[in-house]
This record gives sequence, structure tokens and C-alpha cells, in this order.
Amino acid sequence: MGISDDAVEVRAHGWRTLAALHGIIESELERALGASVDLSVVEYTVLDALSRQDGWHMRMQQLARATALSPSATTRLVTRLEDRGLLTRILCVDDRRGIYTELTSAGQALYEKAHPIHDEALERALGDAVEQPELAPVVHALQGLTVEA
Amino acid sequence: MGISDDAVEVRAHGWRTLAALHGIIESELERALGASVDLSVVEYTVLDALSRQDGWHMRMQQLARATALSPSATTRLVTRLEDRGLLTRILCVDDRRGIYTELTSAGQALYEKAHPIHDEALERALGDAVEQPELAPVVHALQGLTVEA
DNA sequence: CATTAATCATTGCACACGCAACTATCCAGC
DNA sequence: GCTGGATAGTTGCGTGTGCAATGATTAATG
Repeated sequence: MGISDDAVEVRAHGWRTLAALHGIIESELERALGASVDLSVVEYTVLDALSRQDGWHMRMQQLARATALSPSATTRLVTRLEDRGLLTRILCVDDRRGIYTELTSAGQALYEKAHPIHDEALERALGDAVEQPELAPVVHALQGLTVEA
Repeated sequence: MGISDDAVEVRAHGWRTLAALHGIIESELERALGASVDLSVVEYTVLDALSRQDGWHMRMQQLARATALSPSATTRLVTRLEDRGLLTRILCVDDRRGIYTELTSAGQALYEKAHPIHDEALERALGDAVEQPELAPVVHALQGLTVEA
């Protein structure tokens, strides 16, 4: 097995590791958020993204990007949250194709309730993961990232 | 914002980065494998896991672990692949609750066809990802993992 | 040895997703 | 100013998924 074949195998192995870690974290978040505030991970991601805009709007497309979801799934996701009164659709005036979404006060409140639960679950998941020798290096690499930008 | 709050934010940021990278890679693999051999990423994962056992069996539960899927989803996944003639169920003799799965020659052949496509797509996805400054450090960390174990 | 508990895999059901087709709106070229 | 093409978002449809309940087999306990 030559040098380039090794590189291929390293990539594949890295991808398997990444996928495993992703699965562990997502499962734990899903469980914790579902049990306490009845939110899925993507739903929380929406609230989080909107909240980080600090009361500002977000277009559907940005939301689709933030959640790694298709346009159609984004539509229904927003509809679900709107039906629960957590956010509102706002027609855009300068581009009447576009639709903005904004947190309601109920959405803001639920997000603030969910936030610490999310953080605890994430800490727990990473703590579990770091004990698996395969996953530990990736976990440490993640912790070393800078937050800015 | 104190020290421990920073740690929380670092974790959340790391998780968002991980999820973003995961999404990019999975989309690209899904597209490439679907177009060329009509396999989803999880389906390829099964063939890959079975193939890495080098002709040996795997229990449903191991498969569920390898794919990060629920037992029920694993059942149907195996059924799909079995219907396509890519693998076979084998009843276990020592524990008659358990069921082994094994690649057929057709499954082996399709895997060997899919493998280089998978690797190319993975290389392409990582190449794209490394150009995003947010993602680059994680990509490099993955490349630095050792393969053994 | 019988009975109860635990484990492996499968099915019913509801739901979230992606793809393709559709509508509405904006923009470019003439 | 009107027409053709691009873009934003929504809906129909088929499919993959998780949860809870079930059947089949093994292990534990009296």
C-alpha cells in the first residue's frame, strides 16, 4: 500500500470518526432537548441562530444553510415553530419574494430555558466521547477552536 | 463573561463547526454514491463495515452501532440491501436470537465499484471544506489521526 | 426444573426529510 | 414597458427514521 493509498485510508478513517462523534452528540442533544422542552436538535438550531442575530431577522435561505436542510424541510420546520408560537413570518418589503423569520417573546423565553440544557448535554456528550480513544483527539481539536468570526 | 462561560461557548461553537463539516461531507457523498451506484451513505457504510470484516459476519446490533441507527432502521436497511441481493441474513446457531449478515459476491462487487467513488467524493468534500477558514482546523485535525486500531 | 427477567430482532405507526413541480416576484435585454 | 430567465419560497409525493409494542430466544433466580 503506497503513500497515496495511505492518505485515502486516513481520510476515510477520519470521516468515520467524525460521523461517530457527530452521532453521539446529536443523540444526546436530541434526548435532552426532547425530554425537557420538546425540541429537536434542528429546531433548537433555528432558535439559536435567530437568537444570535440578536432580535434581527433571518431569511429562509440563511436558515436552510444554518440547519443544513433543504428548502422544503426549512419551510415545514418554520411552520412547525410558528404553529407553536415560537417565531413569526415577516414579509420582506424590499424583496417581496423573501420572508423573514423572527423570534417571538415566547420563542425567546423557550430558547433561554433550553440553552443551559443544551450546554449541559453537550458537555456530557463530549465528556463521554473523550473517553473513547478513537474520538478523543477530535474532541480536543474542537475545544481548541477560537470563537471569533 | 467569565472563564467557564467561555468554555461553554467554545463547546457550542465547536459543535456547530462539526455539524457543518459533517453536513458538507455527507451531502457530497450522498450525491456521488447515489448518482453512480444508487447507494445512500448509510447503505455504503454497511457494505464498508461488512467488507472490512473481511468476509466475516456482523450482528444486527454491531451494524446499528456502525451506522448510528436505531434497531428498527437497521432491520429495514438490511432488508433493502438483501432485496437487492447485496447481502444475506444468516441465522446464528449458538444464539438463535441473533442474526448475522454477510456480503454476497454481488455486494462485494458493488462495494469495490463504489469504493473509489466514495474516496474521490470524500477528497473533494474535504478539499472544499478546507477552504472555509472556520472548517480548516477541524479538517486538518482529522487528517492527523492515526489509522491503527 | 419452572418461572421470571433480560436481550435480539422485527413490525405498526406517526413524522421529518429530499426531490421535483409549481407560484410569485425580481431582474436583464430589447 | 414587455418578455424571458433567474431566484425565493411553498406543496405533492414517496421514502427513511425513531419510538413503542411484540414475538422469539436466552439467562437468572428460586
